[in-house]
This record gives sequence, C-alpha cells and structure tokens, in this order.
Amino acid sequence: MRIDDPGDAAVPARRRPAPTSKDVARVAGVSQSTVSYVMSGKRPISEATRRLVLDAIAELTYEPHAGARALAGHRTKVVGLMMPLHDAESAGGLMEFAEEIAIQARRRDHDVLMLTADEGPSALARVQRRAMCDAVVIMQVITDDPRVATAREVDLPVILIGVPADRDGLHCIDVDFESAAELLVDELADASAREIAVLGWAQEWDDAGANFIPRFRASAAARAAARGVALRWVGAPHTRGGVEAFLDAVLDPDGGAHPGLLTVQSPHHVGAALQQRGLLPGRDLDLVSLCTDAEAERQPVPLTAVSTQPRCVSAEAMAWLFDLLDGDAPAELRLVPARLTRRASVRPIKENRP
Amino acid sequence: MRIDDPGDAAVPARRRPAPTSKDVARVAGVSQSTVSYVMSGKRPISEATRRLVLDAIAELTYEPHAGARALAGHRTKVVGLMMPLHDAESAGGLMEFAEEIAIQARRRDHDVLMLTADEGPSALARVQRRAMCDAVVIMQVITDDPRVATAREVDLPVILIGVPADRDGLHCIDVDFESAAELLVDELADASAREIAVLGWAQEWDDAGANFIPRFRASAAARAAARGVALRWVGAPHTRGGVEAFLDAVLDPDGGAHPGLLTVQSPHHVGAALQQRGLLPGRDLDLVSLCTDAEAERQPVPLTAVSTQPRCVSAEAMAWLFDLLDGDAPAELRLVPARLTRRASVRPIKENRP
DNA sequence: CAGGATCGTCGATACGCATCGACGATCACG
DNA sequence: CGTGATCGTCGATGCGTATCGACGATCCTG
Repeated sequence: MRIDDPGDAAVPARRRPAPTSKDVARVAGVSQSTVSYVMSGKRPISEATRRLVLDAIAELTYEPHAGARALAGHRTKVVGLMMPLHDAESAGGLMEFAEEIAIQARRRDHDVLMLTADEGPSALARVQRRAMCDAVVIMQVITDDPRVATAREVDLPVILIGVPADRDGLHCIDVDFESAAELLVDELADASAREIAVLGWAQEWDDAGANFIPRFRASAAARAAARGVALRWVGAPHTRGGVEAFLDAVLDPDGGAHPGLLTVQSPHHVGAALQQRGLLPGRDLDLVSLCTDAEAERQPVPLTAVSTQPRCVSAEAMAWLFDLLDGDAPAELRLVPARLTRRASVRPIKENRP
Repeated sequence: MRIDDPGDAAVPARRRPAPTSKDVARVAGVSQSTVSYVMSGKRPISEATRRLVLDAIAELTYEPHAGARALAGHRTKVVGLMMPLHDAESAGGLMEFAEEIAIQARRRDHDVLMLTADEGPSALARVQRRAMCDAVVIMQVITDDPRVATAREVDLPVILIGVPADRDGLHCIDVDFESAAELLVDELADASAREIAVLGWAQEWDDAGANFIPRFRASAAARAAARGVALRWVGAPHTRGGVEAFLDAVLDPDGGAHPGLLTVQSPHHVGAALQQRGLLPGRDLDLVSLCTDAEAERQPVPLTAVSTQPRCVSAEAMAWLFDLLDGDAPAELRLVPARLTRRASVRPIKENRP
C-alpha cells in the first residue's frame, strides 16, 4: 500500500496554499478592499476595474476563506438543517426533502450543515454560539416539540416544518393536510362512494405528537359529512398484517359494494393485499392515497393520489428563509397546497366531473 | 400576525453578543492565551488555573467562534458528506448511513456539512478552497466516478464509500460483498439446495457502474461452483411485475423441488408474490436476502438475511477518517464484513450445521 | 546557596476578509 | 474658470482564536 510516494509525479498541486484576496489584489493591481467590494457589490466599482479583478479571480480560481468571511462579515453562508430521527417508513420522502433543501441553498451560494434530531435542542444553542449557521430549518416538528422553546430563544432565523402547539412568533410551514383530506374525500365522493374507509396512520405516530393526523382527520370527517358520505377511520399499523385486518373489517364480505378506500401510507401493501383477494383498484373498487408521486406511480395500478410534494415544501421553506435573512418576513403559518393527480385506481364516472 | 412586538417581555436574551475567549479570560482573571491553552491542552496548565477557566467557561456558556478558530487554527471541525443522488429504492439504508456519520462526527465534537452528488466534483474543490471542511466522505462511489479524480487532486483527506476502478492512493471502504455472497450461497447449499436462483439488481444499477454487482455475482458463482450447486442469475427490475416474471422463470411449475431463492433487494415484493402463489418461505422453499436487518424483520416471514450493516460501514469510515486527521493511515481498501442472521425463511436441516 | 532546568503564564502577532473614513479624480453648473 | 458634488479607490482597523517567544517563579542538583 504505497502512500506519500516521493517519486510520484501525479501530485503537483498539493500543499500549495489557497490564494487569498490579497493575491487577487496583487494580480489585478488594485487594493484588497477593492477586491472585496467587487465581490460584494457594496460600493460602486468602474467596469474596467471590475473586469481586472474578475479576471484575476478566475486566473487564481480564488474563493474566499469561509472562516475569515464569517469572522469579519458576521455571516457564514451556511444553513443548518435539523433532520428527523431515522424512521424507515418515511425515509423516501425525507431524503427528497433534504436534497431539495441543499439544492435551494446552493442556488444561493449557501451550504447546509446537517444536524441530527437526537442531539436535540442543544444543537441549536451550539450552532448559534459557535456562529456556524445564519439560519436553521427544523424538520418534522411535532405538537409538543422540545426544540421549539429553544428555537424561540435562539437569536437565529428558524423555519419549522410542522406545526407546534404554540407557534406565536415562529415561522412554520407544512403541507396543507386539511385540503389534502378534502381533495381525497371529494375524489371518492365524486366517484359515487356512499362510504369511505380510511386506513389512517399507526397509533405510534399519533402518540408521538404528529399533529397533522388530527388535522387531516378532522378535515376528512367534515368534508365527508358535508358530502353526505359515511367516513370510517381505522388506525392500523402499516404492516401487511395491519392492512389485512383493515380490509377484513371494511370490505363487503358479499363482494358487493365496497366502500371507497383511502390510505395515507404504504399504499403498496394495500395494493398487494387487494390483488390477493382478486380485487383490482379502478375495476372492482376505488382507492386513493396520500403519498409521493413516485410511490403512486410505482404501484401495479397507478394510484390516484394526493402528493405531499416534499420538494415544494422545501423550496418554499428556503425561499421564506432567505426572505427572512435579508429583511423581515412575517412570523406566520404557511400551508403548501397538496396536489391531486388522477391515475387509474378510481373508476371513472362521467357525471360530476368537469 | 404579530412580530417584533416591543412589549413582549419574552425576549430577554436576544441580541446579546456571544461571549469570547477574552470574556472568559477576564472572568477567570487570566490571559486570553491561557484560556486557549486550557481548551486545547497544548501547554501544561496548573490545576488551579484550569479550574478557574473551566468555571468561567461554564458560567458564560462560552463556545469558541467557529470562523475565528478556522482562520487561526487551520481546521474547521467539520466533515463534508457527499450524499448520493436521490434514489427511492435505497433511501432507507442511506438515511441510516448518513445519520450514523453525523453521530460519529458529533462524538468527536465535529459537524457534518451536507454536499450533494449533483453538484459533482466541483463541490470538493469548493469546500477545499473555502476551507469549509477538514475532510470529506463520498458515498456510493462507482467504477468510473468523476469525483474520484478530484478527490485525488484535492488536498483533503477523503474516504470513498465504494470501489472505483483505480483506487491507487485512495482510501476506500465498502461492504464485503464477496463474503456476503458466499454466506448466502452457503446458507442455501447447507439447506440442501441443488440449484439457486438469484434475483439480482436491476440492469440500470449495473449500467450505472455499481461495481459491487459484479463482485457479488462472481463470488456467488464461484462459491456455488465450489459447492456443486447450479446458480441461475436473473437481473430483473425490482417491481412487482419483475418479481413475478422472475418467479415464473425459476419456480418448478409442478410444485415439486423449488430452487433456493436469493434476492438482493426489495424482499417484500418477493414475499408477497410467493404468498399469492401459496408458497411460504421456510415451509415450501428457502429464501435468503441481502438487505438491512430492519427490512428482514419487517417481512411476514422474517428472513434469513445478510445485512450490509450501514451503521458499521459509517462507523468504520469515520474511525478511519479521524485516524487520517491525526497522523497518517494507509491508503487501502477496507471491506466491512457482512453478517448473516438466521431467521425463519430457510427450512432447518440438522446435518451440515454446527 | 548558587546554578540551570522546568513549569506556568503572559503579551504580541497573524490568520483572511469586510467595512469605514479619507481622498484624488472627474464632472456639472454657475 | 472656480466650486461643489459625485464617483471610484485606497489604507487602516477589527473580527476571535491559535501559537510563538519571552519571562518570572519554582524546583532540583551539586
């Protein structure tokens, strides 16, 4: 295993110190402060000088030292992202979410510092005192989230994904689960369902304090009532067994008129279990789901589904964050609309559809 | 929406500047440099003085300014993590992987900067020139990875997860897919299988350059030959349809002696498809899988499986990284052993088992 | 008890950038 | 042609920490 081979000619550029703004100034024949003003645009610079400096920057492939910039300029160009605790069920959406956060940050020449939820509220205090971030995004905030109190104390712009009990003075954003529920109930009601059976979230989620569950549930119930449809909510675990029990409980044993089915997670288990019973969504009954578009299209029968659009939430959260960073933005609750996409799992009804 | 309410008494601690090491020095009655030496331990300090300083630090809840430390000390206490492109299939393992990286970093008082693969090799050059990281971990490196050339040029310790074509002078770590294949083939052979059918990775993965596939495949073939077992490799997409086609092709239509089944992804599709045919792993045939432990246990019949142990790979990678940071560590390829866990999906055979 | 060695602490400096005040040059206008 | 005003650039300073050389105090040795 050969390392540090002195005869290796393939190591030309190593150990060469990175160029500084002073180097750029020397090459361009201007002062260091002029280089700084060219980069920040905070003072007028003549076109000729600007060109000289930009050429020098390109020639040296200069990039400002992040630490020096943070020290002198009081900003880091880094956004903290507090990830949720690992959870296999929702992993897909979370990755997409985080990736979009990073993409949006890079679009504005910022970076993302990854914070873990298990470090807890102290992570916020730490990154503030050490001046590591200009702002923080906290994912998957629950009703009684211990991180919220710290978020309020900390002298950093914070965006919360999710809705805590007391959101006074906080910037919260979430999917509009109320309208998502309405869209799903309407879709089944429009398909002439007189009864809707919902495979809700597992009890653990509810217990954990994920308040989008009661929001979704209340909205679905209200909409169903308004449409004159009976709604039956079953909170089963999203395992194969839980799904089987759900279907046993709600399907018509005579094979007659099945209720419209609405599942909020792992639709593939529902699809597989139905298939095993010889039932095909879109042919024998109606099935709608709350899931990502990718998930809906991965099913044997592509699902009519409402997507929570994780990338939209991320993008909106980051847009808001940068508004906060330059100037003020109101502390409020923003709900990102959910979007229904019709696919093949609901039987087409001509009437009632524009 | 009320913000910046001047009458709000709940904003006492805001806009108070963070304490500096000079503040600590004043409170402790020593000089600033003494504070620094207490924190770094790079010079002997008397127990009495150390106590004074530590008390002052605690009293002020002082934390060093990251930018200033980076500027003066030439290290950032930040590790870059280049995440793979979003991929729904493997999302579960990836989140666990990244989380463990963060945990290991925090254990050593470091943080993790999230870099995205779609920014590509330039991200490496950027974080180096800006001095944002002390080292970088690159996930999911493939055979002809464009990031590898940059990784070699860059003057930063780099750990690659995965094996590129030319790994001369590089620090690479990966799961030992060779021994994983052997464990799985052995398990089926020990259960008296005379024939093994493998549901391999989808073609796209192979095309993308994931070289663990040929490594796994060659090793499985060699072991099967050594054990006198016929091996049939089928590279089907891991959709429900792909799995059905796989089973149609390899199962004995007469319902007689089925081959031993080995799947390397999404075992739940295989389990569901088998169940639909009235076949139960561990009763009617033998099924083993390469997947995470969580996935294996989530199946209706808990699967005998080899786990790629993402947390072990992360932990080992980070241990190596910190060895690299203080002192040298050899540039080599490290393979993390895979671990077989016997569950219920293989029919027990007394003979040949210790 | 004198001598040097060791221990513990301090003051000064440098790190690379942003920002402020100052100042020469250019221009418009009377 | 003189006088402000504006424009463009420069020099100097400070951000908070790590580190180096220096130096008084203490210890051990002969």
